[in-house]
Amino acid sequence: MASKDRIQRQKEETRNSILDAAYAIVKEEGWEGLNMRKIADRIEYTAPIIYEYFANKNAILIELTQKGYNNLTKLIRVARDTETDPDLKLQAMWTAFWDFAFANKELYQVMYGVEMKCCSQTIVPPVETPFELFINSIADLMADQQPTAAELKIKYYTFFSVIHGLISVNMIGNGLSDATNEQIFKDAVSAITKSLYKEDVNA
Amino acid sequence: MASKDRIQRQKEETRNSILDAAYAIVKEEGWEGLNMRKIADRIEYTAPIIYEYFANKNAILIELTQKGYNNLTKLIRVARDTETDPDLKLQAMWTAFWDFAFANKELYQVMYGVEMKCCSQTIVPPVETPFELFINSIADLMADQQPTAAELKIKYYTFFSVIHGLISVNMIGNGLSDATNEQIFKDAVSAITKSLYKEDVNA
DNA sequence: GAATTTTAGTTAACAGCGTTAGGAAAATAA
DNA sequence: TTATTTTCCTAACGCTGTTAACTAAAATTC
Repeated sequence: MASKDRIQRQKEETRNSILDAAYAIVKEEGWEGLNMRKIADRIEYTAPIIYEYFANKNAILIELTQKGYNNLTKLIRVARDTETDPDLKLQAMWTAFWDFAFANKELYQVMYGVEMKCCSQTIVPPVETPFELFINSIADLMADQQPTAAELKIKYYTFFSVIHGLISVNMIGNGLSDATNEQIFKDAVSAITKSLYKEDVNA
Repeated sequence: MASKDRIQRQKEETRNSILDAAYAIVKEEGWEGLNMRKIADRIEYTAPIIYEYFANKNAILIELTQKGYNNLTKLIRVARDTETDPDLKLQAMWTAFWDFAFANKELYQVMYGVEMKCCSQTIVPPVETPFELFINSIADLMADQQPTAAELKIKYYTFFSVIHGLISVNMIGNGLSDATNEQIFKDAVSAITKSLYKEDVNA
């Protein structure tokens, strides 16, 4: 029966509409406003049918973050390919990361927040491709120094921590203007990037 | 009746025991394991009486974080007073901050997490004394440059972001050894501190 | 085409949450 | 002793996530 295909497609559609509805609610009312009955309302079903598509509420969150990782990875990849100079490349990549965080605030919070310790299981990034992309670019930039894998990881981790810290504090609000925050971010990225291939004069 | 005093003291005691019980549960089971009935169980009462001491669950969280801020402030102040050199002073202060975060992981998460956006109202630090302490120390270190209040705020904010970022990522786990993470932290603090009073050679 | 099975979707319910209302028992006051 | 206040509990409400039981329609089989 070829109708199997159509049914399969329909199922896929419903699945997606659940995810869309969930994220729409989160965007409108924040994570605490999200519940199964509200999702059901939006897709014009009742709550129990959601469980035919997802094991539980948390599974929806996980899939949402997976999509988030995929989108983010794409954006970073694009940013990488718009520049040729390794330094500018890395800066563009982090800028893409930064932009994503604020364009998808709620998603970023679940993806990278310390937060999830308190209201749902820790969600482990399924595909660590942003990680790989950054690691590769950092390796390029440090080619002269022949860094080991461990050294690269440390560099990435430090880099990430700084950016993540800036984003976190920015989201909570620090009383500084948007322009100032942008400037701080750019300065930080530029400074760390340079530190990767220039010798440390303070060492 | 002088028994008024005793009763007052008893009330205070019960109040404290509620806070203690709450934090004990959080330490044992995490934030998601905390609920009113469990607190009541520990203090050997039933849930409704908690509402004679706190308006609601969130009020308990807020008071817990306030205590957290007070403790943290004390620790930072002590750290500051153990060093005389302004550079070392600032480094000791951030180290105290760092140590507090890991000694009181759960508390730190509510105090500074991006997190709380998703499971309870944002908790605004009531007393920003850590902020003031740091601002003052930074001002000392930058005395030569006569920084404006806005500049100081930017420095503090950048500083805090980096440390908070390192802590956050550390709590989630980054696959590096504790010793490595410690080293990264120390390097970062030392580097930023130096950047406050040494001219930027890369500028 | 009729009988049967499978599927899709519903309603009702459970257990656990924060929180509130109302009442029983105990302590205090008269 | 009686009246009043205080202390504390039980019961319940409305909200969660989730499951069970059922119905009606659709698909399949004979």
